[in-house]
Amino acid sequence: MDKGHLGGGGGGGGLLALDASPRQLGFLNLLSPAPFHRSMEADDGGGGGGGRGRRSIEVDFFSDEKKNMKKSRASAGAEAEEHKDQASAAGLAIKKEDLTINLLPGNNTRSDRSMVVDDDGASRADEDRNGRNTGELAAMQTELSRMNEENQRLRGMLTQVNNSYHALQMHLVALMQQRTQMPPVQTQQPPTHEDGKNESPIVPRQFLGLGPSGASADVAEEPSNSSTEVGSPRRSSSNGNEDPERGDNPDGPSTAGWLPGRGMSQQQQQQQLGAAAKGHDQQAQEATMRKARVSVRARSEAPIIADGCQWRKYGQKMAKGNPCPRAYYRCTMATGCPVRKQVQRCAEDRTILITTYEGTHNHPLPPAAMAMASTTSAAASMLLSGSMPSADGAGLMSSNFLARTVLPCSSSMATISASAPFPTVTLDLTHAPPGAPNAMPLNVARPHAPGQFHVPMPGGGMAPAFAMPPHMLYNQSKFSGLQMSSDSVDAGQFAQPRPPMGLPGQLSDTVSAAAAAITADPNFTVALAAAISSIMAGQHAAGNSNANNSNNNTSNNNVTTTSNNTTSNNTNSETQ
DNA sequence: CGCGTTTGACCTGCGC
DNA sequence: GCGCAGGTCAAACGCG
Repeated sequence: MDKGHLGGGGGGGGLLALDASPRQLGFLNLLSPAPFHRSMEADDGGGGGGGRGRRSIEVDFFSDEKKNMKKSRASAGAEAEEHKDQASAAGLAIKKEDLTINLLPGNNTRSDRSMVVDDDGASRADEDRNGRNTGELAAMQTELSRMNEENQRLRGMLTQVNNSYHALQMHLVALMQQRTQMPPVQTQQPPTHEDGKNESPIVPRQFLGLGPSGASADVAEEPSNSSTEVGSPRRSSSNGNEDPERGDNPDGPSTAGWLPGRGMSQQQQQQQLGAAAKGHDQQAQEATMRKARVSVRARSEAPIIADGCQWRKYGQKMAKGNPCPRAYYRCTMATGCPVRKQVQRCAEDRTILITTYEGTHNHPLPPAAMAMASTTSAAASMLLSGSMPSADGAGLMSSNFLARTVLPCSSSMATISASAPFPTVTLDLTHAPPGAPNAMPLNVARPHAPGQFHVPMPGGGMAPAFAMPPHMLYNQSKFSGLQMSSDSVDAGQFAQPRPPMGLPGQLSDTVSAAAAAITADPNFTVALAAAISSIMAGQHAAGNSNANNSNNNTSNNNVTTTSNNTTSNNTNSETQ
């Protein structure tokens, strides 16, 4: 299961390998998983990988028929020919209408059965054969009619699903257009590319492609690097860099994508010249979109959170106002992976480790890394899908919902900060699970601070949204804009208590919560994205989240000695 | 010897 | 234009 999601279908699909699908609307890529899309193509007669497999079965089906006809040809005579013609015609009809029919087990079994019957009857008299063939013919005709009927039914289902998909897409487009017309900080205007390929809002795609996808990563990597690759700001204003070398070159995407200053800056200066003509508005939009981040706050004794990925430290810097240095890590699981993360301890509480993720993994992720990757990708996609700038609480709810569903064992608080220079989603995992003795209510204070939001939650109640704690404000002090947070635990949004990590009921809880959220959220597309992400993550990260949250939970027991924690934690990195 | 970390220097963006 | 801060590079260093 995990392998399938990770490796992905067809050598790349995978959990979040949805970027390869329609460019029309990146956010919808999440809504249209690759298998679904692929099946639709196959049903439409497309020659995808899935369609080929089906076709081979179909060939076997008809070859058996022909074999069958050959064996009974001696005595069957005209009836056999008629049978063959009808079978062929019916087969063609099936082939034209829906190849899926030929995949039904009954087809092969029936054809095999008919063949076996003929083998048994090879020594019988011709009359027997004729009669048998006649009976077979009638049976096959009825079977074919039944198959046609079923085919029609399946086609109807497919049409319905397709219509639903398009309706959803149109709805989402309308929502996106509404958001683009709104004044908020971020819009979903697709970045204009030099070659005119500007039909897709790339930002969501970038994070939707965060998943462990191989082939899709190649597809997703190009746009993500071209315009919305999160990275240093100087890099981002460039876009439309469709250099071929970026494609498969391991260092191409990442190096070019992450190369700051020097060589890359020249490239981008040239590209900026072209981009400058696009107007300042677009640049401003890109500036806000290009650098979406997902910050995870967690209590951890370890220098970094064990998120399953392999990181290499490439820098360390003393951040202003924080005695703890900020470490810069780069994903080394694959050459060219553009994902980076910053690790810094909270100045207020050094037991809290703030890990900020940037970028999209362009390689399959191990199961242990799926939870965090799904979390960050979903959060980022949600952030960039338009929920972030809205103050209607939808984004807040969704993020909170996301945080609860993706990492349900860690009662979390999702904070969205939308203002410049880049949007950031903060998933606060510092909350201990209910009942944890050493739960640090860092974010519980001021339950009725001004500016709080009451968000309708799936549980039916109203979840009070708490104001940003001071330390959180500090860590996002640069984000002066919309900052929302909500405590999901104390509000008791969900009727049933949050199960411990990795419980089997987690998925069902997630699904039910997702359904509730979708129905409750006016911006249901966001909730749908969160639901899908949560389900995906929950299926193969049920045990992974244990590892991811082990740090958090274990660290909850060691909250008291901050100084000791600091010394132990910084032995590795805090040398300045 | 290879890999990862450290760390000083460099580049860029931004505010004044 | 200047200074500051963030981010990154790359040589030096350490470790297995």
